[in-house]
Amino acid sequence: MLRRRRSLERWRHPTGVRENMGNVLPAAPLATGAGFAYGRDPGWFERAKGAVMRLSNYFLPTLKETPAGADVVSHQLMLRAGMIEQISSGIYNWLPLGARVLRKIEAIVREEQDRAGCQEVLLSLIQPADLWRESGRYEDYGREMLRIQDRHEREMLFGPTNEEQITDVFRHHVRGYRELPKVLYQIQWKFRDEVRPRFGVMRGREFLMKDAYSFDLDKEGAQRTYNRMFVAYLRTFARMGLTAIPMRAETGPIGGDQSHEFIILADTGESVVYCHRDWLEADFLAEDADAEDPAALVERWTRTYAATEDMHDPARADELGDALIERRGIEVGHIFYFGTKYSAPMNARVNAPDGSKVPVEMGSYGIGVSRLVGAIIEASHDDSGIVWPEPVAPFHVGIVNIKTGDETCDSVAEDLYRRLQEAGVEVLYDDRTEERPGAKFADMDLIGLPWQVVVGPKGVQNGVVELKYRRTGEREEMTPETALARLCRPC
RNA sequence: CGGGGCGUAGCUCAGCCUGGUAGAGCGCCGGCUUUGGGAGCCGGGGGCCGGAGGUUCGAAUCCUCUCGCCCCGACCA
Repeated sequence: MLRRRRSLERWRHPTGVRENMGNVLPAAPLATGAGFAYGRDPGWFERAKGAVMRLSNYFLPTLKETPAGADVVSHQLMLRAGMIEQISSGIYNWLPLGARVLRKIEAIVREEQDRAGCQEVLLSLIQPADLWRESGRYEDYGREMLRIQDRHEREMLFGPTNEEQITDVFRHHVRGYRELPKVLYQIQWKFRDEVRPRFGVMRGREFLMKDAYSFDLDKEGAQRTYNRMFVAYLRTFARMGLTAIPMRAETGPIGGDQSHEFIILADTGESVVYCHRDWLEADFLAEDADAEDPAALVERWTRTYAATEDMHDPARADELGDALIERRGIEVGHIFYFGTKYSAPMNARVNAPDGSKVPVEMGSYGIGVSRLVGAIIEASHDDSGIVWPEPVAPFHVGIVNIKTGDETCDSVAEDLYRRLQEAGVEVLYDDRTEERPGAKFADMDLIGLPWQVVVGPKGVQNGVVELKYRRTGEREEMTPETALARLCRPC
């Protein structure tokens, strides 16, 4: 009781967080905790929101020069755009712009998992070694696994994956087949002590991953679940503006019978893949994933040839003739059906309808969330910088005030900024006074927001601003009202 | 883990071969002038030259060890 009280006192220490926040946000009338602030000064939150998304205030440390040690373009651009900062080989801090993109991707993944009937959990980062001894993987996994000891010298590990843990959860709580099927997922940081981290966040040691685990009574049920997840993956990547091609894949150390990798074609990809030219035009979003039988969808989408190097079948590929393409690919998702590989040794069994106890049929389904940030940039950039697909862009629109301090420019830009925010459009306003137009344009192109509104002295004299579409570079002059209407319409 | 490369100012780098006590550009701070694609001039601050040991009158520079980072290969969401 006493001890707890003392630790609370620490949080209220008078020289604590408050002074630091004053640099960034309007002074909050902080009394005994942030929760009380709103009651005393209801306008605080709105003012804070209005202040933060201005570049004069926003924490965006962009770089003009390419930092040494970043070889792939996505890594270079992420560093230059102030999204991340490297801390150690394969370990990064995520700065505000990067964190926003990560959250956008996470949100899409979460929505599609929920839509597919999965339930979100959050498993502990640290796992006891004993759990892994049960499945036999503690010895097998090798030095990629970060092994640690607690103060009692108990062996622990920092989770590289969570099959054992989820199987443990399942066996604690599920007894009968009536509770099946179930798919549990989490979006959690993982650590794998890679021999050689590289490609920035695409192959880090610490990475954010969505991992789902399915539990079914029998093989037929497990196959249905696998198909449902397969379709959910097509939709998930399509929503991010990506064409992720499902390819037959090896099961690797996770083991099992069936597996597909979802691959994005990119010159900087880590592995060689082979597929039919038709995949380049594939449109997964067109599918009505909820209506159609998943088995039929999977059948249709796996009919066209696509294979990783390991699974490549030259004989079958030869039949494609000119339609065969060989490219490099980035793996952004991987799904496995592995049956009873973990449930049998770990004794995760359910009562079947006939009264017998059977080990549950399992599968696992990964999406590399942090890797996707890099992968999307690999797939979508130009010489000036990143070109974000709209669904994952950190902001929808950037306002460039070319002549801050000019009365008309300021009022037009401020008005646009306020009204876009009121309309719920995510907007970043470059209101910096110390930067010249060239630097502002360069920064805005670099961070790759889909739309730019350029407010300059020449334009506002004639009552117009310039709307620029980042992807094509097209610009068009129009009144602020027209620009507003364009930017607020649903995309 | 094998092979190769690099650690010098906040960032990008020169200086190292041929030892003589540290430089440039950009950024940062102050001032003036500027304002439609990373401005100009003037002034200023900033570096135990990754770390330890050794050779030498003297080491960023030569030698040994060590730590870190990057690239190629084998492995991985």
